[in-house]
Amino acid sequence: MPRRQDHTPQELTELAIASVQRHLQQTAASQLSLRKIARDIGYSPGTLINLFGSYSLLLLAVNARTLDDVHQQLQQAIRQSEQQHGSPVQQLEAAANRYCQYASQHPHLWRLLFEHRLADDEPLPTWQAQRIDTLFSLIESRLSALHPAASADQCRTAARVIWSGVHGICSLVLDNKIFLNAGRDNDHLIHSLLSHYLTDWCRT
Amino acid sequence: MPRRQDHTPQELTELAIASVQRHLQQTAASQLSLRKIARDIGYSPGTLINLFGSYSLLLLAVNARTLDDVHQQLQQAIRQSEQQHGSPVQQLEAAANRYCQYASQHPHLWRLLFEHRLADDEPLPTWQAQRIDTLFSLIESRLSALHPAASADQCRTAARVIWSGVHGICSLVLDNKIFLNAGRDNDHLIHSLLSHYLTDWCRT
DNA sequence: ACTCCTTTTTGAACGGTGTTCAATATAGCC
DNA sequence: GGCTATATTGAACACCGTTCAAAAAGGAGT
Repeated sequence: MPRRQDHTPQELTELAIASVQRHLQQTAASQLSLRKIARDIGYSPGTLINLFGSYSLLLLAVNARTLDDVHQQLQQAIRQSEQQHGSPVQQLEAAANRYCQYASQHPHLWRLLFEHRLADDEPLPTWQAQRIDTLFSLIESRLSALHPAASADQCRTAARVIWSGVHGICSLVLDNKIFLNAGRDNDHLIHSLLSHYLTDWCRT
Repeated sequence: MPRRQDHTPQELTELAIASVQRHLQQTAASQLSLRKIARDIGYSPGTLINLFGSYSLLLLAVNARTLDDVHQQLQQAIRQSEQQHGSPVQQLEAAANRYCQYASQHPHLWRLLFEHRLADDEPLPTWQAQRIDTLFSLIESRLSALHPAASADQCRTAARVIWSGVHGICSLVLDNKIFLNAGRDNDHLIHSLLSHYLTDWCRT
């Protein structure tokens, strides 16, 4: 029960988050528990609780990391497509494909991002909302480049429509609730969504 | 511990499912438990377990009902639009709006439908897969009516793209992860998705 | 009517969960 | 070197899903 200084609070935070991420590479979040994490990093459950506040807040911290990772992935995909002189549509498609790739490579992390909820009031902390907004503006900027005549509000709407669609495709394919029994469903569906939607959207 | 014949197994099944549905009108599934349901209907947890097999299978039975309800809602929305001489696009939009309406009126039931998973192997019983397929064919039929030249495979793909999009919009709006701070987000986004996508899709 | 068997139902037990909190042993300060 | 503040903990609490032996009632056969 003594004060140990094996790790600073920050190190401990990293340790815990890393442990969750490690577990979620192989097992679903429903199999995870605060006690297992504590056992894994060699501390007691209580220590994690007064570091994060609750198990739920620990998971929220993991989600923040995941969102950062996703943002970085999208940014990278867009930049790569840019360097290969891809059109804005191609850049968007690259981002969308990367998003689905991340989801299928880290299904448990990705699901935690959307299935984890705080209390019933669900006020979603502002720093997390900020992250989501930044992610959307990545898409909006490509839409604006694609169709300069579109207003900022039109881009906002289109970005949300498109990304909801991409997200929906990832969700349903990942859960096997779509049944196309063709390989590489993701890319095919995403291409259809983006090309048809954007072709007509540009006529506005 | 005697054999009671207060209810037949079927009645008991209905009782349990109704209890879950009642709870999910107000509380999230995470707040629910087998013991609470048992207490609610006046039986022991064990009785429910050897009726359904496990808590998870009880929830699956609830999901089957939810899928049936959703199917019925969509069918009704399409029929209503038909009777008002709505175009296939309008029928699809009516179905999509009804879908989102159901989701926002029964958020906990709806989330359970997508967040509940069986064991890790996830083989999703065939009778449940059948239900999903029937639901998709509702959409495919409208697409075929809209664009008779399209092949069955093109309709299959389009139906899945569209419905993934609708589903994604519902998910993100429901979780407040989309931030459009305009009222009635759902309908606006859905209209954008359907009109832009379908306009170009018909040119195929 | 009385047995005997089958079947339904249960309470208790097991190992797990997140969370609380008094007790505690150390690190840092005077 | 002693004092205090604090990080850390183990034990306790109230839950959870699941298992299973025990028990009681229904039905069948005589």
